[in-house]
Amino acid sequence: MRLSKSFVPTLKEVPSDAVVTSHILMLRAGMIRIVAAGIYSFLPVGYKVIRKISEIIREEMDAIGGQEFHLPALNPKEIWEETGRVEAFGDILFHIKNREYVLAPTHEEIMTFHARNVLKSYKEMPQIWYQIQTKFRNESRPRSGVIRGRQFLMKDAYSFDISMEGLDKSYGLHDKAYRKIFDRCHLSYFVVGASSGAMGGSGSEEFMVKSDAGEDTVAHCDNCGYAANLEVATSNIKSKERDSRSEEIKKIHTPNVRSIDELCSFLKIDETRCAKSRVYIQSGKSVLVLMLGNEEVNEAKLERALGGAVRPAHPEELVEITGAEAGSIGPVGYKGKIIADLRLKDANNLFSGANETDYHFGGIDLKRDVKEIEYFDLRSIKSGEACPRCSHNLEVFTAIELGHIFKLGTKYSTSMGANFLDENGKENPIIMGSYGIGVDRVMACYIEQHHDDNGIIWDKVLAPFQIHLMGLNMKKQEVIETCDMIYNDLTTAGYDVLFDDRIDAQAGFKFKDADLLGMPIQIIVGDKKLKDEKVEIKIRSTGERFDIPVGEIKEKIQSISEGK
RNA sequence: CGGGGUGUAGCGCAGCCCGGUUAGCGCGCUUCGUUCGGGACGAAGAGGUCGUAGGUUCGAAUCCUAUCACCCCGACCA
Repeated sequence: MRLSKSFVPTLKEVPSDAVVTSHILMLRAGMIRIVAAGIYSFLPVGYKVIRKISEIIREEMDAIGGQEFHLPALNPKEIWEETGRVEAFGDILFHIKNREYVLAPTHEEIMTFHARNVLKSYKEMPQIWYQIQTKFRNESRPRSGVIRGRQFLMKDAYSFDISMEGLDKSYGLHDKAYRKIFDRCHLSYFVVGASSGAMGGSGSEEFMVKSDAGEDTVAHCDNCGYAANLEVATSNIKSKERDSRSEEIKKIHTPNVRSIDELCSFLKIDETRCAKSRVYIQSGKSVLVLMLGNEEVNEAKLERALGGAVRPAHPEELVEITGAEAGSIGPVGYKGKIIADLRLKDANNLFSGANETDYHFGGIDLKRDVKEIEYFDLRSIKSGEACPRCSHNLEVFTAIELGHIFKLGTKYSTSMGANFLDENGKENPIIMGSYGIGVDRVMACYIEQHHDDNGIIWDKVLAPFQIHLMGLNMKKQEVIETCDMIYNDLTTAGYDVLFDDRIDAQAGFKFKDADLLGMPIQIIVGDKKLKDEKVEIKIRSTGERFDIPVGEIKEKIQSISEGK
């Protein structure tokens, strides 16, 4: 492709709205442009990458027996009402104004719709159906460029089996295929066990990439590969040990002490001798949550422990419930449900609020002084704590979800009546799995992981072009002729070549654009080196450069390409 | 949805607080010339209803009100 005739609007300056590296580089390299919040156009060079990723996905999906569909994004609302997901999705679902249609945010319903009309016999299964298609979700806050958009490209796959064993097999095939896909895309990722959330079903795994632009927080162990969303992650941190002797409980005047830190410095004690109290409201009832020291409540864990949604109590409610203001609340004398983090199990000699503003108790013995108390894991683990499996240090960081695989079970087949007849002529619901990959996220994550100060560093697998050919002075006849020859030779040999044939762009300009665009191999043709019948080759990833005779370009390119 | 911020030329920004000729700067763009291996130089140009709508005022990019859009933090999130 000749750059002079192409639409590759590179930017020298960083667009003010972009914050995340991949977003900045995709804009600067002329691969995407924003149309509205969370809505992007892919420009020719960017779209080439999308196509390459899609092709890898297709190959690996086909390899596990997947069959590619192309389903409509425009869906009749009534199909979505069969599964109750119009309500479940709520505001996330886009509704069409002048028809009873919705824009599909995922395609379980449509795939199940087809399955129930066709898959009538156990003989017809298993099946794996997939598609690569645009999804629509009315995200309340799109961000990070293409990473969280209102419209995005997703590979979604669905498996149909007659037994749980069959589902396990289909699920396993996807797990393997996903690893191959992400490996081939040269992404470093890890796999996290996750709760299946609103998708329903029994098991699921998320494929995550470590990134500051991520929206999930995960704990990961380098040593054994343990990885878990912070909402479920545990560590083998020690509980507070019970002192052999319990002190007498005593009330202490603590004027203006509002936090654990203040309490510790006021009483000159370590925070591990304190129990922090937080009051939550669950469907109108208050629950006192006790944490060791200054640890924060992990609300996801709390909700699981209590089996329902919670919210923190408002300051006015605190006074009403406990008789004291925030900072002086504690378990002793508290009326209502009390739960505590496991680290506090049966602890004694604790300091905590006295439920009287400006007073705390010391010498609290949870076994002796608090009658009914239940213990749960309620804390968020922190970097540096020991892995629950192998005791090495865990690392906690944010990550981007690239893919997610679910064992759905019969949630959709049951609600939509997708049944088959088994060997005994008995009707059963089809057992389903659902598997997704964010295609544009793969691209963004690749860039997050492969760039330097000058721009993107494409590996040949995803590179929009294998070779970036530059003619440094396109007014000189010998440069033009050599470039044309190289361009034709390499193109004929099957290489995808981007040819910077711009006449008026100066050398520095072309170098900067080439590094920004980041093709794996650059061929630089300048009249100086051409006097010795030589051109320069630069490897983008290493910065390594060398001169070679014009006649040996094809062989050299071939050996470089094969070496990578 | 809560908090914060920003809308001035294709891009990046100044001007606004304290209202007053013809709204500026850098990059980019057009033409000519010189340059030509790491985002050149000179000259001459084109490009703006200052997000939109009201209001205050003799006079509004600037003050007031409303509204829209975009970004960040949070909440939410198959």
